[in-house]
Amino acid sequence: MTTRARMADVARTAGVSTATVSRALSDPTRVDPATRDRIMDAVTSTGYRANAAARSLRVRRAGAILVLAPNLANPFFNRIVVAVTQVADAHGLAVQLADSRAAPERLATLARDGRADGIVLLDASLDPAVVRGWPLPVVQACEWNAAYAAPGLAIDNHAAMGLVVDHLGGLGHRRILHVAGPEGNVLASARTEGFVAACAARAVQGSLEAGDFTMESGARAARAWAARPDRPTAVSCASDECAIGFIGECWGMGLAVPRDVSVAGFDDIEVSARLAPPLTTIHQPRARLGAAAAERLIAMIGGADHAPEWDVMPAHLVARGSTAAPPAS
Amino acid sequence: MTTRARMADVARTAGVSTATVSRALSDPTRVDPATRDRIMDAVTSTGYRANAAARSLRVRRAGAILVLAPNLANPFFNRIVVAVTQVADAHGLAVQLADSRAAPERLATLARDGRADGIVLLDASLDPAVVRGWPLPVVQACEWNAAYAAPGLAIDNHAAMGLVVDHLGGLGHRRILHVAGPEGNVLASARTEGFVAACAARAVQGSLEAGDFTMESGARAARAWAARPDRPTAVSCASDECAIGFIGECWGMGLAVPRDVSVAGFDDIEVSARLAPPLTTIHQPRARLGAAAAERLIAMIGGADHAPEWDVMPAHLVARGSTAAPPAS
DNA sequence: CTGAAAGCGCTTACAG
DNA sequence: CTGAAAGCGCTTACAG
Repeated sequence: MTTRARMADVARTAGVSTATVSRALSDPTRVDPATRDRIMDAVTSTGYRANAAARSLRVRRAGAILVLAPNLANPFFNRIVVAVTQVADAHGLAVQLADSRAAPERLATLARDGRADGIVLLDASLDPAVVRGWPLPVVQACEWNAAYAAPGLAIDNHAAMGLVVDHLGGLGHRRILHVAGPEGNVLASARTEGFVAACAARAVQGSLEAGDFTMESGARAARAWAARPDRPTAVSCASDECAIGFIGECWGMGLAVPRDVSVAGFDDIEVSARLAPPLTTIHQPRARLGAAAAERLIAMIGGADHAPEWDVMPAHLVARGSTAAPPAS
Repeated sequence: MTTRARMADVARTAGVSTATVSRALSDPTRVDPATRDRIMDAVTSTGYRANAAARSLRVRRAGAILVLAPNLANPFFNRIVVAVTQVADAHGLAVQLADSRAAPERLATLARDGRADGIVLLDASLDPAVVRGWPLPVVQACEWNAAYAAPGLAIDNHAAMGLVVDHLGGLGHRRILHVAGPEGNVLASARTEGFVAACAARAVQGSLEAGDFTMESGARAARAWAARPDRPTAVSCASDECAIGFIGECWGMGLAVPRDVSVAGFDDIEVSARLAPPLTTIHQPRARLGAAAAERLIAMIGGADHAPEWDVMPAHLVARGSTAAPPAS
């Protein structure tokens, strides 16, 4: 616990004013080379770093971005947060992390206490009036809520479900179950609607089971599915975690994937490619989405316009071992 | 992008000085009830939140803690970060997140720019001189480096390997492979040493394969294992991710777990209980470790002593379907 | 119970 | 190229 050097200490050591130290640090070309060298030596010998609070009070900028996500324990958000952190780091910005499901009071503080210059928002279920009231630029990623009036990026979730139904239908499945995401979630809705539309267009018999993206909900869905007299031969889960829960529960019931049932996920989280069998799923380029969202946000903080356009990237299905032709029956 | 209200705005609206507003906000009992009500009304109508930079410049406290972790993409760190966030939130502190493998220059800034009042450090492979030089309290979690002279918490990694070897030996395995963690990592060393010691004590034939906790290294180890003429009948992986990679690669080679080989992991990440088969592993109470580390750090920030004691919690094995008796051969 | 004033550690016009 | 001075928005002794 050494005590921290202030700019005044550096100035005294180098025999200059704090103004000159400040200039030497922010734009070295504006000070005499000899002076600059003395200052840099003083910085090194004192271990000086500018106090972020003083600096941001003065320049009215936090030098940080806030990542707001629901359920940070969800591995899906991992890579996104990592990507945001890397981009922020490259721009010399700090990253603050908070739970989007915090109390309204807390959210108001997060948006207004000046700790962050912008927000990467990974939750589309907040009150739009609240989000619009934030005095900071906001970029959404993965989940989109038009009422936020904020730009964002995501893959085409609706179209993705067409790929899933095509894939399963192509393998010969005529009865497909979709285990949905939580009600009120825009991603979940887009996927459910995409599924229903795709089934209708392809004359596949689709059915729905409630879920909420979690492994637990996948396990529950598996029990409900197994109890049906007319078991669908293939299952599309709204998330990889849900699919993992479904497959795990099948294993517990003595059923094997894809021998007894084909299962597809959504997200392509890290572990999916390594499962036994590997999981067929829709790839979400999470690192790319996170990095792009961070870049966009930083541009907005720098003055770029806030037009609430939405960048939709094409979806992409990764076929793996968890899906195969239906049992002969 | 509404413009933010300052304390002076609230004071003017309520017809008092900023000093009184400040008092009403920090300790409502110190101002007259009628005055207080006027102030609170003004706060509500203006949407005022104290500027964190100004406040922390004045009180010389950031009101935030920094979580420093290597490889944030690793699901192992997830729950820990969530727990830290929850505890911090309960104490009104913000959470800053950064990668412990950042450049030395960046680490120096993180520790000295005054953005954080303390650090939860999840990486034991940093230069001890660097860590000791930080002007902030530090608490370690999971990984411990005595040279940091900072307190911390973890489970007994050495003893845990005794439980693994006991479990596998009890099932009848006499040849066991340990896929180690990365060289130089204290956790990896403790586990490897624990494994070797346990094998010696129990007359089990132990062997080692290099790894680095990742799924990819587990897959590599599986190929090396499969190529051996004297395949061990059971495998202990230094992390769950490694075990998942091992099992996935076995599946690719047409081998089944636990029919052809028993596999145990280490960590008990969320997904492990849902795998098919579920993974036998050592449970790490990550949420508890993270919360306890945060509580400890906050106490230290508040003035509690920094004695570098290490809290070691007993390890606990969770037996699941990925381990069974060896093949009859 | 309340206010005037100082000061936390920076940056930035403004002079020179 | 450099310095003196003001001010960012708070909190906290110090008076009253």
